[in-house]
Amino acid sequence: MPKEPDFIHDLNEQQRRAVRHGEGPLLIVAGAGSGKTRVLTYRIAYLIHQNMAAPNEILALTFTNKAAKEMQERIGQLIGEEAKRLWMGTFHSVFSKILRYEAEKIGFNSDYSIYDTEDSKNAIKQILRENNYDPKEIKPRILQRRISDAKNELINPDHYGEKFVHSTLDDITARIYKIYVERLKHNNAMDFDDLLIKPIELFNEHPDTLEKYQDRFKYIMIDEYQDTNHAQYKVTNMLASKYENLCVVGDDAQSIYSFRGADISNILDFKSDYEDAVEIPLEQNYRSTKAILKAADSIIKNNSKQLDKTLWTDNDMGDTITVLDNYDERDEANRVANYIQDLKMRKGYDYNDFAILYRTNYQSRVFEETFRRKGITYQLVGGLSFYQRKEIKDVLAYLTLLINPEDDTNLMRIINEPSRGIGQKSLSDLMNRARQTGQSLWRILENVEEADVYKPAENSVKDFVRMINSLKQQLANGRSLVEVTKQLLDESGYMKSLVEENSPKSMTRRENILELQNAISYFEKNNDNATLSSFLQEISLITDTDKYDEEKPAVTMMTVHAAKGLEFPVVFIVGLEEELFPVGSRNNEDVNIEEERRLFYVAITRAEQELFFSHCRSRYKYGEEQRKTRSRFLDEVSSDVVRTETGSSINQDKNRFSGKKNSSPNNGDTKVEYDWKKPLYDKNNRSSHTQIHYDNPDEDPFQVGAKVIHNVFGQGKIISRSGQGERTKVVVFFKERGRKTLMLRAAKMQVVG
DNA sequence: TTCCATTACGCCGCT
DNA sequence: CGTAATGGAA
Repeated sequence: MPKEPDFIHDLNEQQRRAVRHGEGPLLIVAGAGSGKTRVLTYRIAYLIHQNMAAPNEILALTFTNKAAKEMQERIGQLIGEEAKRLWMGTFHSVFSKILRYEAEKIGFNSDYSIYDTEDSKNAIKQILRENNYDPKEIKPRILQRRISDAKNELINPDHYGEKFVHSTLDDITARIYKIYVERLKHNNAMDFDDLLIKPIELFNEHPDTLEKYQDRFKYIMIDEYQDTNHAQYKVTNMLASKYENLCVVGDDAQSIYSFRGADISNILDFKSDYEDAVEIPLEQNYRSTKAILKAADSIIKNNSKQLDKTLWTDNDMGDTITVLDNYDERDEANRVANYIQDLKMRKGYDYNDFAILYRTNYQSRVFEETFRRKGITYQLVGGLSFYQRKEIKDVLAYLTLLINPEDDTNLMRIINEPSRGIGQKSLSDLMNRARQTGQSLWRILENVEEADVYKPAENSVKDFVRMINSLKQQLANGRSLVEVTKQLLDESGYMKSLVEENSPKSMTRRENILELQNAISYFEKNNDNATLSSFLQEISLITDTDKYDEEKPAVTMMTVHAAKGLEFPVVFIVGLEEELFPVGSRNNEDVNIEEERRLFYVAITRAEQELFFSHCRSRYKYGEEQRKTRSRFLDEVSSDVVRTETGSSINQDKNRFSGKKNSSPNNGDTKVEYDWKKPLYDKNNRSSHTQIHYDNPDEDPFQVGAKVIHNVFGQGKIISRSGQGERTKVVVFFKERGRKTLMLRAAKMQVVG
């Protein structure tokens, strides 16, 4: 065996043990900021250096593509060029590559489409319509959720019915699930879940293929193991079962993805799954001050089950955590902005040293507005991602059609986009014919004259088919992807219709399309055998955090989920209010409070030097002002590391949430009925939610609180109003029909009493 | 068939 | 408040 590499001495004792561990299962329980990425990186480099494995015999599964790329670069610095041959990436991207090689074995074509949430929702909606269900009553979103959960638990459509006590919804789900799976296969398409479960099917049906990959991946490493779901567990378990050289790294305290099926017991049970597993804890934190770590610890102690470990640090005590008590979200954004500018000036921080972390994406809006006004540069990570935008999805749907004509869902998306006279009626005629004959929609279009549809539509279809075929021809002739895309934008009339619209919105869309073209040509330049298929596959799996640029001189704004694995010198955790962080329950489902607490723990441990907690006394929701109570987490945090802005200790009521549950259906959110306190921000900047003025308020009886009777909806009460004059809208809560929004000038309704 | 106005509804997180 | 979906008129 070669002499140990010098880099082994860059590590502490526990880290070194993990890196040196050779064959056999290994569990690394890595506390926040304990250098786990470093351990993974070094361990891979070490295995190669010691000739225990060739680079292409190592599979490393990370949580983001960016993490994989960075790790690969680091390993490259340690061992050189051959690091390129490592198999690294997210579960989804690695297995989608494997599926591309093996697609035929499970009845797919290697140019299969990848459906995102929106695509599969569209497919489900279409199936509902075809089976005479009303998508308004049976919500595609709900079904998709159930189907996705079933897939991740590896329950196939045939078994779905058995597993549950029968309710109507269970029966419908079972039925739609079955059709959905068939439809995706028919469309040569896979959804995100399929990328994980199809490999399992493949390996079950083809033991020889399984063995091929078992032999290829002699060593397997999985990062963020606490956030793997059952399917991910299963597929890696299969791959590792021959050599059992499986190394998993994780922290049960940071498990925050149960909503997509992540199963914390994967990490908790690792030692019973692999009896000779070695467990190594990484307990020294290199990231945060003592104060920050103490805050984190005091929070997580409130959770019940945890793997045994004690996080400690050699770092300084650091400053106490400041709690910002704000009037509302504008006040909050202003105050945070002021602190950023102040810290930047006084302590020499740069903009990219700051992060603003929130529970929900919509909270970014106020911060964006405020920061733009104050000239603070920021980068927003997440929200509606670039590749989810309508115009981008449209162009990609066109491109997908060129290589996967079986894909009815993508075809449906763009066949009349921009409108070319193929309307609802003609489309459903064509679709019905496709279903009856078992052919793809594209096949029907190619022979549209046999379909007997409305003549003008038939001609449009012929033009459409001609256009797509000519683009396919271009592609086959080896023209570059950018060229073909340009031609497509031109010939489809897509660009033209955007130009004609000439609105601010259409301008942005044109810019986005331009950016997509740049992305395509960048891809072509940087990949030797860039195909349309590989491009589409890659971009459909790009994540929000993949685009986060730590060098960019800008304040980062993102959700706590997106911040996982990242670190910042100064962190603001905002919106620390009940029903927001921890989140409020949705349609009476229980909130997993322990997971919310872990999420808060993740947020705290992103901070290196300084940390701020921020909450608002009131907040706008659906255009209505809500009173907010401070998050219970602020009562749980160790009182000696938090201070108010004036430096006094915060009033904590540790018993506030213990014992009895609040029985109010709307706990935490109450409507504001009076001005609570003057806002601290500049009144001149107060642009929205001002009072509406009427010329003759006395003549307008439709005020908030008024009881009304409506011709159709019956009795109700006005709970809010918005807009002015002709555009005045009111929200009315009707006794029998619930909440409705009505145009005052059109509503057939009178004030009573 | 298309376009525009009105109404519904969400705001939990992500591949 | 914002956007998506729907439904009626040109």
